[in-house]
Formats: sequence, structure tokens, C-alpha cells
Amino acid sequence: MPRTSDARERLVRSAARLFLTRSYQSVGVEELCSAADVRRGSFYHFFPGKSDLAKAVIDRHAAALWARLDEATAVTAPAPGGAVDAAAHLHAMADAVGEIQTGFEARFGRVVGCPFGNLAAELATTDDVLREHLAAVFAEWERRLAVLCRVAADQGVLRDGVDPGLLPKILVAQFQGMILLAKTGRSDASQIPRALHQVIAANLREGA
Amino acid sequence: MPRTSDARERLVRSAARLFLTRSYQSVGVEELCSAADVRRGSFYHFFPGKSDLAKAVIDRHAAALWARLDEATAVTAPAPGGAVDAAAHLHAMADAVGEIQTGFEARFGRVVGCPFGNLAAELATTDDVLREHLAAVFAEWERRLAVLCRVAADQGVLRDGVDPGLLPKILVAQFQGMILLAKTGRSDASQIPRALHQVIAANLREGA
DNA sequence: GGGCTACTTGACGGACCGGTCAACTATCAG
DNA sequence: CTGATAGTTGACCGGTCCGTCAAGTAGCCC
Repeated sequence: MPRTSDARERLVRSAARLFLTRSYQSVGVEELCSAADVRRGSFYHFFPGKSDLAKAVIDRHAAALWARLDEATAVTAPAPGGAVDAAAHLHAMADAVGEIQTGFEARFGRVVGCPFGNLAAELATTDDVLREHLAAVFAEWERRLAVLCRVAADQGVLRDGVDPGLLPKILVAQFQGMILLAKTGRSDASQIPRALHQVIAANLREGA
Repeated sequence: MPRTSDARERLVRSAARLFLTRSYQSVGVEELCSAADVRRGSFYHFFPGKSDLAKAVIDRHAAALWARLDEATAVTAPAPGGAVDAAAHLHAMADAVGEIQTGFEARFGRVVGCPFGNLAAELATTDDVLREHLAAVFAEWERRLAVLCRVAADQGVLRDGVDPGLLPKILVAQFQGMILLAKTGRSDASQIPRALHQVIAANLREGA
């Protein structure tokens, strides 16, 4: 193996920052390169094109999210009797994504949006490969919530009339929508977990 | 008054279509003009720039939305006793936005997203004027829901623990998030009102 | 050392971007 | 008929877009 480089890593890292704080289309390859201190030609050594870099950015954010969600449900104390406390796990996941956003807010000085939601809104109609890639991330996110919702349903802690199959999508959508409103209205990130907690609580039985 | 023209109207109309089915940045002034059968120079007779056309598109969509929401709450039957039936009005508003989306889906063959949400996600970080304009639309939308939520709270039909001040934002966010997921996953629009109904019902007392 | 290969470099290209402009034309009021 | 004005036209601008390429260089294996 001759000659190694972390140029690819630098590109992904600074692209993640630029796509998040601005947008995909508003950042050109030139700026992507200069931010990563990589020459234009090298960019195309590592990536066939700009959209492939975006894919790598998505994968990086996704890996971080799954790790964070695993951590959130791992540290939550089991319910009395040793069974999984689905309600507590749902609230813990809400806190986890809330903390990710608070972290972005601290780093960038404002709510910058969800890395997936931003790209999805911008590219779903213009880049079918990235759209499907993002759809897979959302599907996995919903799947992780669906596991908990199923348990909650089995335990009978869901409120009457609640569709346990729709609830995961509702929760991801609530997060996406709240963060879009916060970003647009330049409000702070704290209302995001608050809204999630309220939606979760409203779908559970009183006292659950 | 010398010489009149509907070129401006044609521009707004076809821009609304193009921004909705693609995106703001992916559509150039040239394409905007040819779609409206307007020559490039005329464009700048009617609009100082591309973003001003976007503003006009937003205003057009907003006017349509307010009209549709007014209609939805007007036709809803008053509750027994003549008081406003806040719960029914909330559900009617959910149906109204669901129908708007179903209309887009029928026109364009797929879920194309919310005219405001799409632009907000794409432009909130790059165009402060449009961001504020969109924030005002969202604020008005929330305000209209807040009136109903206030009534619901006064009538005591909200579930215990529900923050009536947060609920309007939750509902707008739910809509924005669901439509983003539908657009990204190429699923159909029917789940959007379903999710809204579930969130509304979950925040109301049993039987309300 | 030689040779293979990952990586680097910067100039280049054609397309397109949003926006400007000066000349022109149709319509109206008088 | 005249003059004022709203609207039209298409060439043109500098800048940027994404992507290509041929030539060069640094590191590792042998």
C-alpha cells in the first residue's frame, strides 16, 4: 500500500458541516475542497461526484444516530420486574435526538436542522439515489421506534385507539417537523424534545 | 394605462409548479421563463430577482391555505348548545390540509411536499428574507390553530398535562414531518391526515 | 535501488447561473 | 396624431457550476 491520506476523511467532515449550516446545492465542490484543504483534482480521486460525498455524509450521520439511540435505550433503567420499560425508552430516545440538536445548536449558534431532513427536503425531487438512501435511514429510524411501540402495545400501555403501526412514523415526523419550524423561526432547540415528550405521553395511557 | 399583460401571473403560476415538483435552486430563471412563455428580459420587468418571484409564490400558496382553512372551520357544524366545537374544528383543519396534499398528489402523480416546508428547508439558511417570510406563514398557521386550542382548553377537552400553547406548533410540525416522510419514501398522502387525527385525538380527553 | 500505486496538482472546458441593458413595440389618454 | 408608459426582446456580462485530464509526486513492497 503506497501513500495514505486522510483527505477523504477531511472532505466528509467539512462537507457535513457545510451541508448542515447551509445546504447541499448552495455549497459548490470548490468550497467543499477549500474547506477541507484538498485540491479540486483530489476530490474526484475519492468521490465520483458531489452526490457521492453527500452519501458518505449521510452514512456518517446515520452511524452516529444509531449509536446515540442504542446508548439512550441501554442506559435506561429496566422497569420493575425486569421487563423493558417501553415508555421510558421512548422518552429516552426523544431526549437523545433532542441532545443531538442541542449539540448542533451549541456548535453552530442556531438550530441548523436535521442532517437527513434537510437533504431529503432539498433533494428528494431531484436526486433519486440520495432520496432512496435517505428513505432507508428514515425507515431504519422508524423500525427502531416500532420495536418499542410493539412492546408498548403488548404491555397495554398505549392509549385506546392508538395505531401502534403508525406511531413510529408519527414520532419521526414530529421530530422532523419541529426542527424545521425551529430552524425557520430561529427559535431554540429546547422545544423539540418537549414536543416529542408531549406526543409520546399523549399516546400512552394516563399514568404510563 | 398602456398595454396590459398576464405574464406576471403566468410566471407565478408556473413557478409554483416548478418549485413544488423540483426545488428552488434546481430551477433556473431561464426555465422559469420558458415554462411561462416569457422572455428573459420580461422576467426582470416584473420581479427584481428570482427570490422575489419565490415570495410571490409563497403569498399565493398562503392565500389559498387561509381560504381553505376558513372554509373547513366554517362548514363544521356547531356543537350542541351553539358553542364552537373545537375538537371537530381541529379535525376539520387536518382534513383540509390532507385534501390539499391529495390534490397535489393527483396533479403531480406523487407527494411533492408542502410549498412552505420545501422552501423553508432549502432556504432558511441561505436567504434570510425568505426565511422570515416563511416563518411568518408558519406563525399565522399556528395562530389559527392556537385559537382553537385555547377554546378547547377553556372547554376542558384537552387531556391532563397537555400544554395548549405548544399544541399548535405540534400540529403544524406533525403535518410538515409527515409530508416530508411521504415525499422521501414515495408513499401516498393518505397517512398524513391519519397521523394528524391520531395526534389530535391523543391530546384530547377520551370521548372528546 | 526499482517499480507499483495511491495520491496530488492545477489548468482547462463547456454549460449554466442570476442579472443587466438599450432598443423596441403595443396600447392607452389626450 | 402624439406622447407617455407598460411591456417586450434577445444579446450580453462576469461569475460559478461540476467534472476531466495529463502530468507529477510520495510512500510502500520487493
